[in-house]
Amino acid sequence: MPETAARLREAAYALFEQQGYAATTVDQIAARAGVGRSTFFRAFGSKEDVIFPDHDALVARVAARLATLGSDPGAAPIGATEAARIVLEHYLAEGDLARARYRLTATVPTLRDREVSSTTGYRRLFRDALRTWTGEDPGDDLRAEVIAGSIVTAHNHVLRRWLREDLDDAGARAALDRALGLVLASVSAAVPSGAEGAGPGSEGEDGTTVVVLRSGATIEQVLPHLREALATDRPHGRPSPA
Amino acid sequence: MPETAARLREAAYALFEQQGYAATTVDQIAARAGVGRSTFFRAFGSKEDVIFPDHDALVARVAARLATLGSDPGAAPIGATEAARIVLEHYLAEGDLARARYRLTATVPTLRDREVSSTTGYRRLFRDALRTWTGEDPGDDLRAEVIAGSIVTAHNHVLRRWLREDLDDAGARAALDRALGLVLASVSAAVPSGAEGAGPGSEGEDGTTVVVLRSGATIEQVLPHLREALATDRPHGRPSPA
DNA sequence: TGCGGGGTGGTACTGAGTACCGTACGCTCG
DNA sequence: CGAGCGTACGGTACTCAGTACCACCCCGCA
Repeated sequence: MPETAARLREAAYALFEQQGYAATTVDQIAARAGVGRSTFFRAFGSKEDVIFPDHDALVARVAARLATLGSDPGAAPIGATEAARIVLEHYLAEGDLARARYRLTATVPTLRDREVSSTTGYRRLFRDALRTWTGEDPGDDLRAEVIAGSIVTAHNHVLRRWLREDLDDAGARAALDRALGLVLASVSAAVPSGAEGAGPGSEGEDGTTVVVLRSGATIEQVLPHLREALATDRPHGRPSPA
Repeated sequence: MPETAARLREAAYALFEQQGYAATTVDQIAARAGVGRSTFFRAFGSKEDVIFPDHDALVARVAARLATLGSDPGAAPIGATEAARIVLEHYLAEGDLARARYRLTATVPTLRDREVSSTTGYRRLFRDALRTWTGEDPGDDLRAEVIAGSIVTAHNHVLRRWLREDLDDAGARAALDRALGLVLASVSAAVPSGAEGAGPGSEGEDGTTVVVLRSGATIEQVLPHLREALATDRPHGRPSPA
């Protein structure tokens, strides 16, 4: 029962923080939880799984969310944002447990690798969703991959700041909005549009793309910022490649 | 000697392709190579390492290449491209061996995870290099992370196509140039730009973010599209390129 | 001839993960 | 009530990766 699993998890975390991950054996965890070794491997398939439990379920929820959005291209930014928020909210709900896990993964290379490779699932999910939204050729979907990767990167960036307690819950939510807004706007807008024909060599045309996120403001509110942005010949960043 | 390591590697690949990775024991590999089990673990630290041998050396070479470029922001795209090419050329030089490895990693989840997590090193490298180029705040370097991730994604995308023999050597080199050109042009230009102050979540739920990409146009050119975008109630996934 | 060091094989051990079996508890159906 | 039945549990025994340690052999060198 989940009762046993919870006891095992608590025992595991306690021992990990106390003796370190590698120095803790499954026998010790089981003993501390007052169950047999078999029970541990029944509840969690492996020693690592006691740290990353409901990961698959979370992936499934994200997949479900992305699936409900259908193939309306206009829904892409919203859908991606909401899907990413599902993941963030999951961690926020975990609270201290998530932060304890972070302390472990930050320390133990094995666990860090496991966590890193787990992000592949999300990348794939977003990539596939983006493909249906953009109707891109599955054989050469660099664009979908880049956007998907950027979404995951943006989410993880915000999540990591929350895990480090640089951000509180509200701050993390706001930061995710902001990060995804920036990332989606830039990356999704730029790659497909004008630049397609222009390889790295022929950078002659100086197109400008304007992307509006989460509209609700009037032109009057936006215009000053826009004017300022366009006025500076060279934006804060480094727009001129090569 | 590298002689022994080579024999071990050949034996390992042969057995893996024949019986599968999991079903092959280190004893079998050592026996087929005509050496003892100890020798195997001396040559390769683990069963996985026989498949991913000189990975660390490659990372070091990329790091060295990025380091030679100093902190000139204008060098960023060139440096990143050359660094990525180092990795691609390494695989091209491996030839069939790289493709044999790909067949394995594509099949065995454990190996796939290992390979995925190995890309973290490159991400970190490019991110740090980008930071010195852009002089960004190390505490909140979303932009550098996104660009670094996109570079790695672009490279891996091309590499995978080569591994699948969708591309020959020359085609892979050209595709890498093209992919990195697109990715760097779009992603590096966009994220930092103007209108930051109008970000969402900066209190109201209904914020609007305007992001200007690849500036060069005048307000007059942009305004009609902007007006149209703001007029529609629903946020725009589709950008309005000018 | 004596001596030191690197590559080697062998042995023994720990610990994760798997397979299997016997058993106790709780349930429903007769 | 008791007979079945499925499920969760504990225990045993095994495989195999990885580590530690030791004895050896070969090679150059004094």
